[in-house]
Amino acid sequence: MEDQYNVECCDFIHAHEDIVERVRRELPTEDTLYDLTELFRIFGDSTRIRILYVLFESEMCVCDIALLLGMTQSAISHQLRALKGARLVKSRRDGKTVFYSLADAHVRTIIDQGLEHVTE
Amino acid sequence: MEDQYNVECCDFIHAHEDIVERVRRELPTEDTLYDLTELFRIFGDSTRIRILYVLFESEMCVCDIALLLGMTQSAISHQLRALKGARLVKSRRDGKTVFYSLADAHVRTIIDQGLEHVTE
DNA sequence: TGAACATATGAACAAGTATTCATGTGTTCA
DNA sequence: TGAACACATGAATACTTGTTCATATGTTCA
Repeated sequence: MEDQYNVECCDFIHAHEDIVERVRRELPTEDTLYDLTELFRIFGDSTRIRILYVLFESEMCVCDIALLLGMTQSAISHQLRALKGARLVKSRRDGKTVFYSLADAHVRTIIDQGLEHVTE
Repeated sequence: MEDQYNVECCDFIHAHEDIVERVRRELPTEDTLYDLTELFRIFGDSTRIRILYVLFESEMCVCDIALLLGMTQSAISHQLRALKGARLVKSRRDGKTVFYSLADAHVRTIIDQGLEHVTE
């Protein structure tokens, strides 16, 4: 159970100790890696991407997002919670209504880069 | 079951028909949206992110990636397949060995943007 | 205060996914 | 040719996750 990781599995690794060293140096910490993965996981859902696209145009209340995307208020609210947890959107309350908007410019940059990748 | 989407849910939507129109114009097509979501979903796994970090340093064979990350060859191979499917990595065969490397520069840009977001 | 409204949330279920195990494919070399 | 090696892959399983349903919270206004 342990051996499969430690055996010399092929000859290349030992010929490039410097690369192994560089990889270990460059790899983010466990925590950062977790946050990074979590961030992309949040982007990896079409409902959430569509919500972000809606917010590209204007801040908007939960109910209108739901109406625009043809989904229930509950589903949207759950996803907005996820987006907020990843600090991708922020909210402000105005009476009974809560308006959501993009948290910062990274959101757009990341999506644009992704779009560039898939459409080229 | 249909009504919940069509009822007037709050007053704001009808006050901003132009925004609704802009959202509908800006939203990518169904296919593009699918590809985009799929791309980010691929980034949304720590094993795959770690593989990409390894490949930032150098092209590398499956076995060495497995050794470096302390995982089985099978697990790495499965994930490389996913990464290749998303055109994030490419491979070349040299005898018995298959070397994987990054497919293009977008990969690094997207991860760097993500990293910037989570570490600020 | 209480009714109506906008949103949030917990539990449950269905659908999707990462890893493991066993085995298959393709290559080298004696 | 056949054994050894590096990698790929299908099936099974444990785990995660998006949506729904029911209900709770917080706000306004008559």
